[in-house]
Amino acid sequence: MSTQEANDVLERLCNLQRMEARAFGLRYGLQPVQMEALTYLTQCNRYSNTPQAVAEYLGLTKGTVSQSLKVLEQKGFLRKQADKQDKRIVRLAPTMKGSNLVKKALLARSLEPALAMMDSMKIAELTSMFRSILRKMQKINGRKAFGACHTCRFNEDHQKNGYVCGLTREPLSVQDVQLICREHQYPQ
Amino acid sequence: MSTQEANDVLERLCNLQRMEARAFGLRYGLQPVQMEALTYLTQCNRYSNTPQAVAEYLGLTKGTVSQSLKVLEQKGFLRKQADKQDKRIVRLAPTMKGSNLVKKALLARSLEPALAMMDSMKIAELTSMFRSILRKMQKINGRKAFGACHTCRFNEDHQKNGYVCGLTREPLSVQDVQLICREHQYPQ
DNA sequence: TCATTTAGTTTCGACTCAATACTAATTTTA
DNA sequence: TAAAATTAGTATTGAGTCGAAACTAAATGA
Repeated sequence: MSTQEANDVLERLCNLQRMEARAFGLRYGLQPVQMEALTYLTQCNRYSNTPQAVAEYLGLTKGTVSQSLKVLEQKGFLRKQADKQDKRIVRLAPTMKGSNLVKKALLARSLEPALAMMDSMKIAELTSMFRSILRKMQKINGRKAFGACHTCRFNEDHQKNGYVCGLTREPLSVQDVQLICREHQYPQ
Repeated sequence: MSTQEANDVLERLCNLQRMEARAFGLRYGLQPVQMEALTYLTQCNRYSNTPQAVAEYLGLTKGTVSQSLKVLEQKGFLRKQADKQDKRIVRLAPTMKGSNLVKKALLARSLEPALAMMDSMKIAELTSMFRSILRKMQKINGRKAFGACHTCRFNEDHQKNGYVCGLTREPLSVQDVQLICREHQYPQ
């Protein structure tokens, strides 16, 4: 039974990632969940940098996340700012200190270095398989995908004129379409 | 930058797994870490069914794990038994109730169903890539591998005479070599 | 205009976790 | 072979996570 095998290996990989993340965060006085939130905030786009989005991404309640964010702010890893249009909304942005920490953490977790040692063809293949699995999982359990815009069915490539989000009709830059969006949906 | 992409997708997949596991456990009055310990115990071999091994597998201290195991025993999901040879060692075995719960949880986490929808060739490829990544990560961070015997460099295939563990020199059955071992090391 | 919804915070009780100190069995070594 | 060191596991404690519920404030809507 091959799926059992794949399942086990993947589970072990996730465990290792969690272990390394825990060990790393501890050295900098951060809890695993705080590292995860901070990592997400360095990768998400401007529609997705709110406490609510973090809560959805991590699968926690907003009350719980609110506390973690408070700690991150107090320790100077991120800044909160009220939205100009809608004053209920809080925008979250990692500070320099915050983004630097995330960069270091990525290396420490040793998945990135391990991937760097692999053939780039293989990685592309792996990524596309991951996407296919995520798409299926999403269909089965109905959770949000939280993928990058350039893999989203709402993203429109207007060639020389850049990109446009089909949901908000806003133009997106080359950098924008690499970021994670909470409204993300895979094509098909 | 392709490794970044693969990294993000894998991270999201791990997050989803954790979310589903949390939601499932909650319905049965179990914490995520307790589900993980119980899952491990349904998959590990007879060298690896101790509190210490569980702690190593999950990357937690033995004191912490001791408490989780106490809860699992009290709720009737596993049985403890002192080892015959070495009376310090406690052997852990899931009860019927325990293994049934794990089976249900695997389905609920929706990775297994998603994998089942994939081409079996693809899954085999995916599995081998995962192993290659795990091997590299292990080399980088020096953690134990916790793989199944049949992928272990100590496992000897004696053809018609079955298998033998090169570490303990004990014979292993066809079922045995599918189980996770704490002494596991990938070849090469 | 008043009710409802939405975004976020605060508080509280149950629980996890690491650190520490402990017991008991085994192994080492002197 | 007796004392010391090591190993497996448990108990306790304090810091911190988590979800639930109650809350505030802003936006929506009927």
